[in-house]
Order: sequence, then structure tokens, then C-alpha cells
Amino acid sequence: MDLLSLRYFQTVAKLENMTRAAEILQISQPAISKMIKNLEGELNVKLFDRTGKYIRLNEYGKRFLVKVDSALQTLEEGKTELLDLSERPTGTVVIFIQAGSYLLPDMITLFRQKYPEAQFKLLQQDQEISRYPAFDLCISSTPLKIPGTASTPVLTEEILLAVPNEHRLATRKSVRLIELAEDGFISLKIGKQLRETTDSLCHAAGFAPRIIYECDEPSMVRSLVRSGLGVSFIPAVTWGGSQGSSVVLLPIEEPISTRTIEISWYTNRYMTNVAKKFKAFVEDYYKQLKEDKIKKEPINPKA
DNA sequence: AATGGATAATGCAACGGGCG
DNA sequence: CGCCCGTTGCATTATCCATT
Repeated sequence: MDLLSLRYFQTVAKLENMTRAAEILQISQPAISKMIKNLEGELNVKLFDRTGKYIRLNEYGKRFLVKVDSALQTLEEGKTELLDLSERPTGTVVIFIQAGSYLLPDMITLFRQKYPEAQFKLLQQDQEISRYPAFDLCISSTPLKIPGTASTPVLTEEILLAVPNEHRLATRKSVRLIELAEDGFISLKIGKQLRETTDSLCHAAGFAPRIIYECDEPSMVRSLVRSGLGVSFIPAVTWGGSQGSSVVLLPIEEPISTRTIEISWYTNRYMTNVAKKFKAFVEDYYKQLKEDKIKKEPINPKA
């Protein structure tokens, strides 16, 4: 008694006609006849009454059909349950976060509204981690120098300059970075990717920035900037739009100042379903972020 | 060797049209 | 109407073949 013969029996029992059952099951009619006979032999009881050229399900057959129906249905349910489970992913995503860290809580919150079973483990750059940490996904703003990884860009954004309202450049439409050579900068700590990016921008402009405040967190940079304590670099999209009424954001004309956020993963490592879903979600999130940003504008209403 | 399938042949019973 | 007989539809049996 195997699944095949049970399925055959089920079809024959419902139609009470072997020929039509064979058509539906896409096998020859004698094959059905043989199957049924084998089944009856195994059960030691006839399942059909044969009267002339017709067959009719008898009492034994009826009883057996009830069981077969429920057994096959249980298996079907099992199948869909597993499918559900794989589409509604569970498990932990390990994320190595090198850039855009302060957006991550929002992303995770949104993602977990859709997939509540998903768990996250975050690795941060400043923690003591090996050179090639084990992660499912990495979010960074400079190309990841880890062998065996692939990546895809999710967002390219302009890096703007934030200056206090009363700053001598506040009414300008745009600035050249070299004009800020003598200004005091509020910046992230060394080691943060944005800091490295902006340092090299300054270097390209021909000066080393004078850092007057060095912060751990973007939020700290932003509040110091709002207080008018210095100038700072602000990524146009990921650090949000306006920095408050006391601050003016200026595009940098030269050098061209952008950064690209990308998401990376190990190519030889199996990506779990939940990681796949999150990756797609992150890509979408940044896309949405940029679209929302474009709708707002202009950058410097005072200019 | 066992299994699952195909084809051809066979046998049975109902159907249906024509004829007495 | 009722009977006869060819036709049709169907299950079964026999044999064979491919796959495992």
C-alpha cells in the first residue's frame, strides 16, 4: 500500500469508473485495474462490487475511502505547512553594520512587522571582531575588502555640507570644499566609514580638516551641528532632510562628494530565506528613502 | 528480481436498430 | 411489441518493456 495506489484508489472510488480515472491520472486503464486488484489483495477484501461492466464502491470501499481521504489530506496540509514556514521565514540574520547604523533599528522594526519570527544579531565595527567576521549581510559605504563576498549598491547619495545660519557661506548656493579649509569640523570618530570618506574628500580638496568635535554617533553630530558649534558633512538621504532651522545645507561643488551604500554577502555561504528576504527589504528601503527625499527638496531654501 | 507502466487480446453486459 | 444480433463500452488477463 503506497501513496500512488492510494491516490489511484481515491480517483477510481470517486468516479466509480476505471477508464475515466485512468484518463484523469494519465495512465493506461489496465494499469489502474491492476493497481486496484493489488490493493484489494493486500487488504484482503474487495473494495468494489463488479456487476457486469460497471464497478461500484462497496461498504468496505466506502470505509476505506474515508481513511484514504483524510490521510492524503493530512499529507497535503503538511506540504502547505512547510511551504508557509519557508515563506514566512524564521531564524536569525547576522548583520555586520559598517554604515548607516542609525537607520537599522527602523528597518528592523518595519521588517519585523511583516515577519515577526525574524531575529537579528548585529555586529558593529568598533567591537572586537575578527578581520573576516561571520555574517549573513553587511551594510557598508565603501567596498568591502573581505574575500569571497559579493555586493550590490543600494543607494548613492550626495554628501552635503551643514553650516550654521550665520556662517559666511550660509547664503551660497554651493561651495567648494577648499573654502572650508580653515573651519572647525564636527565629525564622527576615526574608524567610522563616513569619517574616512569625508577625510579623503578633504584630502582631495587639498587640506586636512580641523576637527573640533569628534562623536561616536550620527545623532551627536547632528545635535552639535544644530547648536551651531561648527560645520559638518551630512549625507543627504540617510541622515534625513532638514537639520533644523539654525542650519543650512550646501551642496559641494568640488570635489564631487557622494557616497554609495552597499549590501554584501558571502557568495559561498548558503543564504537563509530570512536573510534573502531582509536583503530585498533593505534594497527596497533605501530606494524608498531616496524617492521620498527627492520629493522634498530644495536643499537650501535661503539661497 | 521487483516494480510500474504499456499494448493487445479477451470476455462480459448493456445498448440499439431492424425485422417478424 | 419483442426478439435477435451487431456494436459499444468497460474491466480483466496476458505479455512485454524499462527502470531501479
